[in-house]
Amino acid sequence: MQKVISTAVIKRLPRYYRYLGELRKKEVVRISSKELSERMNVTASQIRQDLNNFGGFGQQGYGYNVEYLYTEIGKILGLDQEHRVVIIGAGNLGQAIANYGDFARRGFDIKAVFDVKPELIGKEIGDIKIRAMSELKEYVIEQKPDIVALALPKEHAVQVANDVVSWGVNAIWNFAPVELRLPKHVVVENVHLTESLMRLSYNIRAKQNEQQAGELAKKLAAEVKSESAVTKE
Amino acid sequence: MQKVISTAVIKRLPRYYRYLGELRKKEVVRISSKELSERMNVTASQIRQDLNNFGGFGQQGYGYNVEYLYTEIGKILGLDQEHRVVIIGAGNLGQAIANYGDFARRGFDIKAVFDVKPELIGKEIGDIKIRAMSELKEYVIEQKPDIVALALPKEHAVQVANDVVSWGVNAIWNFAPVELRLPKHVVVENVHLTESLMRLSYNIRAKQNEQQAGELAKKLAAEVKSESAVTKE
DNA sequence: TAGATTGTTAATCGATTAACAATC
DNA sequence: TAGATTGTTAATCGATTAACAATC
Repeated sequence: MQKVISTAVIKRLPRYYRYLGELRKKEVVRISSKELSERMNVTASQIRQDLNNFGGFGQQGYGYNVEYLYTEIGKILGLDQEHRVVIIGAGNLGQAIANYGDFARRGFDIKAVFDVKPELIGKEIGDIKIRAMSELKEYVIEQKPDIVALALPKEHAVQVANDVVSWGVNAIWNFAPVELRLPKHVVVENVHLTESLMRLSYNIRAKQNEQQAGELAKKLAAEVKSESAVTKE
Repeated sequence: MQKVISTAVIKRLPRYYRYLGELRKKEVVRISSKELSERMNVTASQIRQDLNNFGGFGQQGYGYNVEYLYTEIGKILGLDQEHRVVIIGAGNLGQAIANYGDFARRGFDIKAVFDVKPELIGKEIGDIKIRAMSELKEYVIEQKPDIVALALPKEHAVQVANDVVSWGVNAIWNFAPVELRLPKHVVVENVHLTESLMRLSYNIRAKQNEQQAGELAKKLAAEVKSESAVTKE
């Protein structure tokens, strides 16, 4: 029925959504693929191709209605449905996620936070009380959260992931630096901060090398020049 | 001089590094591209192609020495050089980054954390005292940090990014949901949590649709079957 | 109607996979 | 030496870009 959309396209959708959200806030009513492409630093062709995976949202000679396109992409991203989120791990990262207002605005409702540490249990994050891990099973089976965010040490992430999936959870937002091997009906999205930092590190070095190469080239050019000057003498 | 490596390859490097680190911990001495490909769920061909962008690390008939390959990829990723990191924003996210031990192990040293909020200034995170934003300029110019992590509201991220770059910073790890437009000598790595969550949301819906389609197909098949049964009567 | 801009097909480019000769 | 497995070239696949007819 619905064709499979490539991950390359899906990765770009939230970015389109963000830009359209900004335009909308500025009360821009319409935008052409060309204008948007210039702002976003992509090709207009790509924007049109991407959007046409989901249907024709534009109008020839006019472009795209910002409000409409924003809403439609929101629907494609599933932001029109509410997502009840449970966070496992109430360390800094878990708390950061729990407190991040942007999520709530987009329909991601943090419903509960769990931790093993006795000193954290009962503490409040915003208006959410931290619960004991021992209560997790009952909670998950009864409340059927849509998403479980794993913000706990990698030593425990695998086990907890397997557990919550066996209790009926179908979507995992994983912050632990491990690969989760889960049944294929389960959706996993990873946030691997260490990998991100390593890519940054790679690019720092690459840029350094690039600059050194540039300087070397300059130097060589200068030498060749002076040599040819010598030759001419 | 050195050829440009595609971002697709660079994205995979940290994952290779992680797997090799695990093998190393298990005291596995050698591994073939085939074995590694099975563990990692990629093709052996891709592994060999990826590694050969940087040189021949293996040996025909033998495979790769785990320890050696691990070290070499580490070097490629720039993990053999120390990175001094400054975090801007001492909210939950900033604190989570500051406390994340994995980074320190990989040579990313959190040297300082800054915030504007008076109630946070002077507070300690681990053994790092939170400093006032007013001291940032002097600190950056004197200490020349290698990386600045932006863990502050998007309203301020753009300004702070421009500032620190003008003070000599060349690498930004950006957690704010904005696009930073910086001079091309500056390396930027983004962690857009909202986008990650939206992709998860997209995939949740896609999977739902898939399952519905599956059920529909079954139903139709059943109908066709019963109809043909009727026809046969 | 003329001008603008989409939706979509075709061409190009790049990344992945397959194949195999080189070699340990 | 025979077997294994790399490094690398060639073939395939998929994603991006270009082009343009359709149409608002």
